[in-house]
Amino acid sequence: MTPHNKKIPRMSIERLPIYYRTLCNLADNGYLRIKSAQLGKIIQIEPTTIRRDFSYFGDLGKSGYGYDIAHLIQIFGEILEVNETQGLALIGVGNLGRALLINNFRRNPNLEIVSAYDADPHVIGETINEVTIQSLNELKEDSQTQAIKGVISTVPSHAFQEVVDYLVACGITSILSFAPEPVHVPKNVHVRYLDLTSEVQNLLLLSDIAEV
Amino acid sequence: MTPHNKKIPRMSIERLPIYYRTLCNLADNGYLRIKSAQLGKIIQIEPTTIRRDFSYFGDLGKSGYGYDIAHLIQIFGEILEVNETQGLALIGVGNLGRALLINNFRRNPNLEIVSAYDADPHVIGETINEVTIQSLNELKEDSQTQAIKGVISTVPSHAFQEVVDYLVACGITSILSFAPEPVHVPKNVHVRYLDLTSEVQNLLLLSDIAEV
DNA sequence: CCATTTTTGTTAATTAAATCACATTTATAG
DNA sequence: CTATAAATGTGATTTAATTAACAAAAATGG
Repeated sequence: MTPHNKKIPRMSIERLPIYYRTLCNLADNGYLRIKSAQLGKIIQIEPTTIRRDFSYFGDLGKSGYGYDIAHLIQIFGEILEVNETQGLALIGVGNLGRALLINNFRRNPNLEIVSAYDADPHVIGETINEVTIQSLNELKEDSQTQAIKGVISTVPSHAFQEVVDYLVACGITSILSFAPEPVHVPKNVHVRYLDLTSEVQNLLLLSDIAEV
Repeated sequence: MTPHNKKIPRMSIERLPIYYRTLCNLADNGYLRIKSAQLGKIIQIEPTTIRRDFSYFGDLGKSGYGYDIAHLIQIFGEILEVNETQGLALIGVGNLGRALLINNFRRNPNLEIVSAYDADPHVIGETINEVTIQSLNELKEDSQTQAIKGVISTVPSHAFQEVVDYLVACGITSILSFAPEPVHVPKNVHVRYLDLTSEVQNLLLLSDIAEV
């Protein structure tokens, strides 16, 4: 009955944002409770996987009843730290960076791009969505005066390692890169890659191969 | 020595685009051969994983020698169908859609957004990067006259299921969605989700949890 | 208050992926 | 041509994730 003390599997953690978002939607629509079977239908995850995932975070459900949505939101929200704004820096304000900045996680009140940087003097000084684009070397100081929890980079591959080295020197430990080439970082620094081209190629590939 | 006839693991297929891109880079820089250990260093994948992955596609290497880069490119390129242009349709030309269209996979000559659609009358008729934005109901006809291998959707969650139903009716079988809510589709249709918010949340989350 | 139904949480079983370990093959140097 | 070194390809093992199966717990309905 006590919460697990086993290591929480990576995949269970990866699913937390989906759970959280879906539960918030349900709450917004007036739902108060949910059972794993219903939730599974909605997000297309096996109920058993959901129950196991939830169990890592405590004894959250009641037999014959299900889960209290508000309670789950409370617990998962704490883990995701939705109550403190997570400041993000954007590096590279080209087309994609611009789109990200204009959008700025509007749907997610706790994620916010608080500063943006680019190498191109033409865009430095421009203000988008209340954020003024700066030269990258301002980041060091910025990261001391304001909390920057992570960096989103649209910097192209050839310049990325250099930028990352600088980020590491600034004390940044979380980086999301839209450039696919892997970079070398110390063990305490986490880089996540989001490779649009591979995603599309895999989409087409898996469709092709699926019929075999 | 004959190529495997076992089912190729999903993860091995997912890595093909990375292999392909990296090998092309190496070839561009004049390299002719590579061993799994070197390649592993570059893309940060265990050599053993690379060798096993490669083995699914034939007997591609030579003991004591390594792999012939041109040969690998040839084989993987065929699987990825890099020689035929893969036409894509973009649905939803907001900020993100616009960025994707402006970029249009310039680095990847075989991926190309060939048509774009939106519901907003203000953007219909506008031309970006030689693609004129149309009303979504034009897609049915377009998909008959030109090959559309897949769809990229930036349509928001609340409208997405409806759009997907229409796409399915048009015969589309591959969809990449930037909206996270899962939709229901027939088994032969593949939807891949790319959830930016979850990616960022997981980035921060995994950093937080890693120290434990 | 008891019997029945529902639904959880978890042990056990399964499936899938990654890695180890090494026999085999090929290249290379003498 | 032979011996040595290098590197592959793959059975065997390990690790991780998912799913099945079910006992225990709580709710519901008479």
